[in-house]
Order: sequence, then C-alpha cells, then structure tokens
Amino acid sequence: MKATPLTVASIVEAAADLADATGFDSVTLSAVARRLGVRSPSLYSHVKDRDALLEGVTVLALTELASRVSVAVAGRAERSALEALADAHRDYARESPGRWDALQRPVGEEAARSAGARDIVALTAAVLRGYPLPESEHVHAVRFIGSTVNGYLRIERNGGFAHSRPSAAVSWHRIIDALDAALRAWPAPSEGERP
Amino acid sequence: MKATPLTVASIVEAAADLADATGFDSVTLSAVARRLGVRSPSLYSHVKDRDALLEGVTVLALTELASRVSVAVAGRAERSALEALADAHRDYARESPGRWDALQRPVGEEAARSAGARDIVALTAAVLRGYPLPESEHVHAVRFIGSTVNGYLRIERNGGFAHSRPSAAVSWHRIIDALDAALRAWPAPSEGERP
DNA sequence: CGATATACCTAATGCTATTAGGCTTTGTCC
DNA sequence: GGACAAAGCCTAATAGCATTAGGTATATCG
Repeated sequence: MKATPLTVASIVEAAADLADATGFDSVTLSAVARRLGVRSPSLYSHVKDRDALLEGVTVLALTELASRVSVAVAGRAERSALEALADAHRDYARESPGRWDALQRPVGEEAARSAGARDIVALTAAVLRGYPLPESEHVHAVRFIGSTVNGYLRIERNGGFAHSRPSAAVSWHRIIDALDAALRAWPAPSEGERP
Repeated sequence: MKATPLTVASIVEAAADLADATGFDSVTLSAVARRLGVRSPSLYSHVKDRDALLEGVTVLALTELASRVSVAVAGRAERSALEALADAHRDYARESPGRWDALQRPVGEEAARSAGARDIVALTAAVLRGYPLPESEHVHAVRFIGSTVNGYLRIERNGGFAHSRPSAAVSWHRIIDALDAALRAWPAPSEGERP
C-alpha cells in the first residue's frame, strides 16, 4: 500500500512545500500528514514534535540557500559578488517564501550548527576578499551584510515598502550600491571597539 | 464588580504585556482573557478576531517606538542622531521583546497607515539631514537604515550571533559605524537606477 | 513456523478560535 | 419612578490542533 514509506526527509520536504504553498504558519502536523496521505500521530515516529519539524525545514532552507549562494558568487568578486550574493537571497525568498520564513525564526542548536549556516557565513566572508577590510573586521562586515540583506527582504516581504513610492525593486539596487560603498569606505575601529 | 470595563485599548495593552512576558506566540485570546479576569468570548465584543488583536499590538508598538525614537534623535545630528535612532530601536527591542516581535509581522492596512509608522519613517529621514544625500535618495537611505537596524536586531534576537565570537554587542557599534560611512559615501545613482 | 520489531492505525485528552444565544446591570425616556 | 432597551458580560457548543497511549498488521529473522 505504502508507495513510499515515511522518512524524516520526506516529512520535512512535505512541510517545506506546504510552507511555500500556503504559508509557514499553516504548517501543522495535521496538514503535513494530510499531504502525505497519513494520519498525524504517525509523524511522531519520525519527528519529535512540531517544533522539531519546523527546525528541520529551517535546516533544509539553510542548505538550499547555501547551495544557491555558492553557485552565485563563484567566479565573481567585489561588487559583482556582493550583488550575486544578495540576489541569490532575494531569488530564494521569492521562489520559496515558506522556506524563507523558516529562516526567520529563533535558531535551534541543529540549525546553528548546520553545514548550511556555516557555509552561508563562509561565503559571505569570501565576498569580502576583494574589499580593503582587515581580517579582524570580517565578522562585523559579514553581520552587516547579513543584517541588511535579511532586513530588507523581510520588510519587503512583510509589505513594509508596499505603501510607499518608489517600489521596493528600485531601492534594492541602491541598497546594494550602499553596501558596496560601506565596504569600500569601511571605517577603522575606534578605541573601545577593538575586541 | 467590574473594576475597569473592557475596552479595545485595555485588551490590546494586556496582549502587549503578555507578549513581553511570555512571548508573542503565546498571545492567545484565551490567555489575554485570563489575564483580564474575563472569558475569551467576551473579547469579541471589542476585537474582531485574534488577527485584529495582534494588529492592534503592532500599532501600539509602532506608536511607542516612534515616541522613543523621537525623544532620542531630538537635538542630535549625523552620526550622533543615527546612533540614537539605532539605539532607541535596540532598547525597545530589549525592553519590550513581545511588542517588538509584533513589528515583525506582515503589516495590515491599519498598521501601514498608522501615525507611528509614518513618524518612524519621517524621523529616520530627518536623521539624513546632516548627510550629503540628494533629496531623491532619501527614500532609499531610509529603507537602507531600516533594513540594517531591523535585520541586525532580528538576527541578534533569534540567536543568530549567539554561536560565534565576538559577541553581538561588539558588532553593534561597527554596524552603526558602517551605516554612517555608507551615508557619507552614498553612491550616485547609475543610469537605470534613477526613478 | 513462531517471535519480534516496524510502521502505521484509532481513541482520547486538552488546548485553541470562534459563533450563538442568554442574563444582568445600567442608563434612558416618558 | 418604572418600563424598555441596550451594553457587556456570561455559558454552551463546534471544530481544528498537538500530543500521548495503546492496538494491529506486515515483514524480518532465527
């Protein structure tokens, strides 16, 4: 009867697909079970609880995003690499809105230690190579880029730009320009700011 | 018997307090009703549904944040104003985590049109006065600042910086420095980027 | 062939949002 | 002052959700 037996991976994938299709908040164990043609208690043999399932979607999204970023920035440097990194994030957020939302939740142990998370940080740091920043400033610059890109996409997604002109699309390039400018003009740390 | 009769304002405030105390997701009509010493169906006379209640908390948070930012940036300019604006956001996020979470949800009509939202945008634009940006670039710069500040605080809050060194506190000042640098070195729009 | 483990199932509990309709208190109009 | 009406709260009921407990069939292994 069972065409495919349930596995953690298939459950997480179904949850991610459901998130993309009907919104992250609609990812309930019931809905995922329905989609898999199974009763919800059956999922508990494979997944600890709902929170663990959502964490699984987060890890999946991190992995997928890392892969896209990796391809995007390969063979590029400086502004071109920065733009590719940002656009990879934006494309992912657009194409997989539910998976993207999974990235915007408190990170658990598993997600924090995941290869995807590590890779994204490493790839962001790699983009900095072309810029005149001392190694000691890389952490801060990575956080800066991450904050701006994520912050922008989140506000755009939440409709924060929808009620004002010009459209968010126009600002996107200006924001990347500004990031590029900030990295070129990266300020020297003052007295109390050195770690 | 009724010390204070139920009002929309008292319900929204109770919801906001509950969000700060036990997390935004724990703001259920049941819990709010309990806190008010009332049965949950009674709330429906004042509030359309749970979503409207949460939207109310968002509007409240926007109002409070606008007020704080307003006080913070008064009498300051340039980097000092920028830092005050960012710190006002950060302080609010710390002191009222639940209310702050209310700011991170899809904005409804009411929140988008609220005075608080408008004020925060206006105050952010005011910070730009000291910087050499043409008026036409202000929209983009406001979005840039908003994205970075919100993005940083969100990642910090979600624990995204918790697993790496140095602590998030150190980066915060570097991020403000970087924002300041970006505004000073604001790039001229290229061909296709002019609205 | 029988024992065991796997992988699903049904049943049950307790939480939530939400709707429908009742009761009690309070103010209002004559 | 008294009848009336409207607030403003209540109880009752439905339906969906997460989660636990325990049953059953199928396939594996000795």
